[in-house]
Amino acid sequence: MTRTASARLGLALDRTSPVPLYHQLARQLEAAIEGGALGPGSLLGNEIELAGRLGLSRPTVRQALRSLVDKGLLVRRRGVGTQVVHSRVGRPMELTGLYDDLPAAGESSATRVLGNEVGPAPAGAAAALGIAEGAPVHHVRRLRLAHGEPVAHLCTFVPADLLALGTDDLEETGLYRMMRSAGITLHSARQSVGARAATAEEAGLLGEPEGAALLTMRRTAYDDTGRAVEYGTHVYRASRHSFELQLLVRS
Amino acid sequence: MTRTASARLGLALDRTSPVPLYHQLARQLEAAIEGGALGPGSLLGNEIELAGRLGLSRPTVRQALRSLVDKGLLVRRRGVGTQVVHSRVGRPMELTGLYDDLPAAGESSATRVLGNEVGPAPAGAAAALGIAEGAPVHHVRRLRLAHGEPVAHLCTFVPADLLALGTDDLEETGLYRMMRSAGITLHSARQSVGARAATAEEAGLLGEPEGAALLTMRRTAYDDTGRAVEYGTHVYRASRHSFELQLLVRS
DNA sequence: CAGTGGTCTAGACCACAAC
DNA sequence: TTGTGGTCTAGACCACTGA
Repeated sequence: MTRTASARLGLALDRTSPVPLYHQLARQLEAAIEGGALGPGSLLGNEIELAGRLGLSRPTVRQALRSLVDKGLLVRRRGVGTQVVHSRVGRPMELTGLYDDLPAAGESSATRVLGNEVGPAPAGAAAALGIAEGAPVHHVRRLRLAHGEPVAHLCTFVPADLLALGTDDLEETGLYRMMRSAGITLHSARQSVGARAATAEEAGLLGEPEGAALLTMRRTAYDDTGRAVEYGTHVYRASRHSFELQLLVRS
Repeated sequence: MTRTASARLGLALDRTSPVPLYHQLARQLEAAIEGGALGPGSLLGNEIELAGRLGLSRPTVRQALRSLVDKGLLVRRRGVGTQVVHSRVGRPMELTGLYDDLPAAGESSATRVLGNEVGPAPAGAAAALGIAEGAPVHHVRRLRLAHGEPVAHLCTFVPADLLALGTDDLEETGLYRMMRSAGITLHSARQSVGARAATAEEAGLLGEPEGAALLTMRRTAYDDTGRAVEYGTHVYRASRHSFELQLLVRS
């Protein structure tokens, strides 16, 4: 009888830790999968046995496995078992664009604030944000650089009463981190991705020839109370940037 | 004492039905939200009471609520309760692009097959599909029409041994439905969205001026065993099409 | 047939938010 | 302090898969 792959893993749980048991288990399994200890197609062994071996109840184990299934790392089939997904989709790949405001991992990335003032909301922004036209909003224009070259032009509107937006903070910290610090927890966002030719002004800002193809994105972000907290219209150099996304089919 | 919003709903469960109780409850709550019976911000009443009123256990109710939270319809907060999300994101909005192959809801949509033959896989398609270069693949070229006008040009590769692809079926049924009928269950897809200027050939096919901005998408789709089942490079008229997506922030 | 995940129950204790 | 959701347990029966 061959041992199931997970039996070799030396999973260890810390019941004194404040981090939930199902989350500890999920993270360890995820690390084992990403690290190759659990190769594609590996069978995990049934839930009952896994629970017994770890000293957990079956629902707790199921909660851990479910979170990994939701991430696309595992597949479960009745009568078969739980196995690591076969595809070589190496990385989960972060939600596209939503974190574009954060400084990228490398140090080769930077943000330059071109403009940052409070003024009356134009009609489009007011409609997206669900506020009155002309109500006060921050209007921020930023240029995203990578390796010293411009990559994107971001034009963002934020209701003025939400938080203060210092220009220095915007360049160093990023808008979303500032919102988080201000007690705003992002919940969802709606994006629309399109394309069009560069205007003369955009061409100059981004270092592209006039008429070059640009990727456009409009985004409205909401916090956990459903309030719209950001409306942005962004333009990316198509020659330097594309949006990567991974979709999971909901059963 | 005001009754919670959900108390007015007349939820009814059928224990003889094969559809799970948590799913019945989730669908009824979803319908109530979409239909306006549960307006934005409505409080649902606590889980214990809801379970008691419906004759369910608390975990079952939680399973139903969790699925709606995952869909972005509900928000739960400790010490506060479960409420309908405030935003007016009226519709969940289907996973963008993955179903682009299916005939759209309206009858104003159609697909014309420009080419459909089996041949050796070119390098790019072979790499994406994880098969040997030169292995036999279906190569399908299609034109998507809406309201009688071209919208997109789809170039798709499918391993030849997966299923048969009749040209008539492709025009009437759509590729994904054919796969489903062949016992292939789609699991995930990886997409890359970009932009570029139209070549002369593309311009002619799509009815755009040469050099017009086009949206591009490359997609690799996988089935539930992790096998790559489709690789496609698609081009959309940016003037007629954009990708809409809703993102949920994972806590 | 035996083994798997899918569903469901009836409790328990805890952390956090609001008053 | 009170009420909420968050976590966890220890069982049970069912539906489906594969041999």
